[in-house]
Amino acid sequence: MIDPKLLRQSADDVAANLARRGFEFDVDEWRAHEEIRKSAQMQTEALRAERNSSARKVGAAKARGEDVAGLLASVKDLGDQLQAAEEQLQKAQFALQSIELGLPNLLLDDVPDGFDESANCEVLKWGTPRTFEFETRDHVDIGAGLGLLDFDAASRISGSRFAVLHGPLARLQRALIQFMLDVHTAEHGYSETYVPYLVQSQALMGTGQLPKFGADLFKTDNETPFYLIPTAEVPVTNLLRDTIVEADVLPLKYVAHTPCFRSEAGSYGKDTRGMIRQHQFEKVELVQLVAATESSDALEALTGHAEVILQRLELPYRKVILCAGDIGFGSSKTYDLEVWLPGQNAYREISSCSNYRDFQSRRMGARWRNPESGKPELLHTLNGSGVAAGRALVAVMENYQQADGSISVPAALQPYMAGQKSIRKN
RNA sequence: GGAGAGGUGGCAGAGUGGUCGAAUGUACCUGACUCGAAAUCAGGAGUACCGUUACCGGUACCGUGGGUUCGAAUCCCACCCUCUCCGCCA
Repeated sequence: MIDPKLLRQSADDVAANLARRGFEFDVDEWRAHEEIRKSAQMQTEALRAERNSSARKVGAAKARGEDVAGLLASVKDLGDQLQAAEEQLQKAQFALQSIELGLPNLLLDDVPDGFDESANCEVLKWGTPRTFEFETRDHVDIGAGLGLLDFDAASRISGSRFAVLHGPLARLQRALIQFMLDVHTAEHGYSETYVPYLVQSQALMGTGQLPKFGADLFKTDNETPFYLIPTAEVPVTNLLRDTIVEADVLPLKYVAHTPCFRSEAGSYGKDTRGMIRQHQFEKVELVQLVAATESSDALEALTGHAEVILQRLELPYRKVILCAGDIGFGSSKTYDLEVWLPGQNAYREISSCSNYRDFQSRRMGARWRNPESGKPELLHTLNGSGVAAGRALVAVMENYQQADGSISVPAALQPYMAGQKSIRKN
C-alpha cells in the first residue's frame, strides 16, 4: 500500500510514477472519495464527541439523583445522525481502501522504462554456456531417457503441470535444497524457518497477492478458506504482522524451503513442456526485514546471496533489472536471475529478488522502534528466490548432461549425494 | 469430535452498565539521593487516525463481528483462538 499521507499530499506525482508501469490511477475518482471521507470523518467524530459528553452528563445527573428526562430528550436525534454519518464514513473508507489496495508500489528512479521483458536491462553475465560436442537434449528427454522423470504418471494422478521424480533425480532436487539452505544459513546469516503452507486471506493481503490476484491461487472450500502458499514469502514475511520489534533484532533474515502452489491461470499454452511451469514446485526463499535506510543495500546483498548458489553450481546466468512494465505489483525494484538452459537455448528466470520497501509492511503493520525517535516505524521488506529448486534441477540436468544420456553431479552437490558423481541409467 | 475453563496495555493481573484508555504489581524511560551502582523517592510512558500544528483538542481500540442502551471492557447473539480432560491420530 502506498502511504496515504503521500497520496493526499501529491496524488498526481504518485499517478505519474504508476503510469510508468502502464497503470492508470484515476486521481479524480480517488480525490472525490477522499473528500467525502474527510468531511464524514470530521462529522462522525464531532457527533461522537457530543454523544460522549452528553452521556457523561446523564450519568452525572443520575448520580446526583436528578431528573434526566430533559437531557435524554435533547440527545434524541443524535443517534440517528451519528448512524447516518458513520454509514457514510464507512462507505467512503471502503471505497478508498479498495482503490488503495489495488495500487501497485511506487517504482524507484533507477528502474528502467519499458512495457515488457524486452526492455529489461542486463546488468551482468556470469559464466560461459558450455559448448556441446553432441546434440543436446532438454530435461524432459534426459529425464525420460534415465527413466527418472515421469509426466504421464503425474498427469494420471493430478493432471497437467505436475511431475513425478524418481530415485537419484528426486534425491538431486533434495540435494539442491539442502545445499542452498546450508549456504544461506552458514555463510549468509539467514535463519532457517519452517512455516505453514496453508494461510488465510489476511496474510495474502499483507504481502499483496490479495485482493487483486486471487485467481493465481489455490483455495480450499472451508468456511474460512485456506490458500496454498504461492511462495514462502507469504508466511515468512507475515511473521512480523502486527508487531513492533526492537532495533537490535534487525536486520531479520529468514530462509525457508517450501513447496509453492500456483494455479497458473491464464498461462495456457505457455511452457507446457517439462517442469518449467508447474502447479507445485520447490523453492528456497530468502526474506529480509530491515530499517528503511538499509533496504537498498539489502537488495544488492540478497541478490548476491542467490547468485552465489548459481556460481557454486557453476551454472551460467545473467542478472537483469526488470523494467517498469515487467516488474511485480508490490515491488519497487526487482532483479531477476536467469539461468542458461541449453535445452531451450535461452536464459530463463530462476530467481526474482525484490525490494518492497514499506509496501507490504504498511499492509500488515510490521514495524520496528527507532531508538532515535522512540517511535514505531515501518520496516522495509525484501525477498528473493535463493533459488527455485525445480528450475535449478532443470538447469543442472541440461547443463550437466553427457553424450551417453547421463547427468554429472555438480561438485557442490556431491556431498549431498553420498559422493555420487553421476546419474546414469541403472 | 465430546466436556469444561478462559481471552484486558511488554508481562502479570483487577475491573459485571456512568470522568475506565482502563486500578495495582512488574519491566521500561527521566530526574533526585550516590564517587558509581543497588535500594528508595518523584515524575513519565500504549497504538492508530482527524483537526491545529507553539501548545493542544477530538475519535477509535479490553479476541473478532453484530446487537441492546442516552452511555458497553462490563449485558445479549454469532464466530475465532488458547488451555485442561476424554476420544482419535503422525
